[in-house]
Amino acid sequence: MDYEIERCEDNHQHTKFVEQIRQTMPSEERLYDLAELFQVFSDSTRIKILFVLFRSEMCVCDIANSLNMTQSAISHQLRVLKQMRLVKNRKEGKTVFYSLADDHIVTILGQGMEHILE
Amino acid sequence: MDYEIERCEDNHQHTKFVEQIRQTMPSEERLYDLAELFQVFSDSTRIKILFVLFRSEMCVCDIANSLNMTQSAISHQLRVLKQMRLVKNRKEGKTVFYSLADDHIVTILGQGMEHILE
DNA sequence: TAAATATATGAACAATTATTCAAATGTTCA
DNA sequence: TGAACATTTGAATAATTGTTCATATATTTA
Repeated sequence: MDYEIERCEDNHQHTKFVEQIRQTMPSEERLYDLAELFQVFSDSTRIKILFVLFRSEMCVCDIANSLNMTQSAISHQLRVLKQMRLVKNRKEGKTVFYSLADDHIVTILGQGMEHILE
Repeated sequence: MDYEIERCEDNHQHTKFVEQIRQTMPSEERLYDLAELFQVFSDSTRIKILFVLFRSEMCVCDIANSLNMTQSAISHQLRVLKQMRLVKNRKEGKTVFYSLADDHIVTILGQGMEHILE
């Protein structure tokens, strides 16, 4: 991934900032991880699941019922949420209860909601 | 989009919560908007652009230089960012300067960063 | 006006992704 | 053990998306 650099004229802020920016920018890997995290929030089914779990831990089947979706679709999405450590689960017999993993989730969704309501 | 509802047994929290959840859940439209907002954060090029703009307003060409990407790719992404009101711009001659639209962006990216660093 | 520069846009392609369907795994209980 | 239930998983499909390339629109200046 090596792109051609087209240089713009020096009356822009180019020379001032470009070097600084390259130094303070988080690493490619972190930027990628960050994008991957937000990707998880970028699907309304997953957001619904998170909203459901705001209220209480819940089993897959009840989440599916609440959202009027198939249990398979929910299970697939819970897997994604779990991989990104947004939810955790505990097993009780045949039932698996999912719950929110931490507080960043509430903050992030809250800030997002504020933004779209402005 | 009408799915079959498979009911699970009553020993689950089903009957207690499903109705409440359906009432307190934000509307389909808002959930969709929210997902669409996070979608914008879900690409590392766009995140890079936002990080660049943390420091200062900047023209398209300089952003492209900073990120070693083509002006066209950046312009396409700036359009997406603008549509979601994450950046604003002002024109000065042939040059267009972009800057962050508000503070939610910093908070959201900050919380996201905290989450992945844990 | 013509040439040069900065940005925007449309079409096309490759890559990614959400859901469905079918089947597998694991658990309870008769 | 076998039937019923809760969940997970894999493959397939349709839809979405980021970048490139070519071109268009402004704007400045010679």
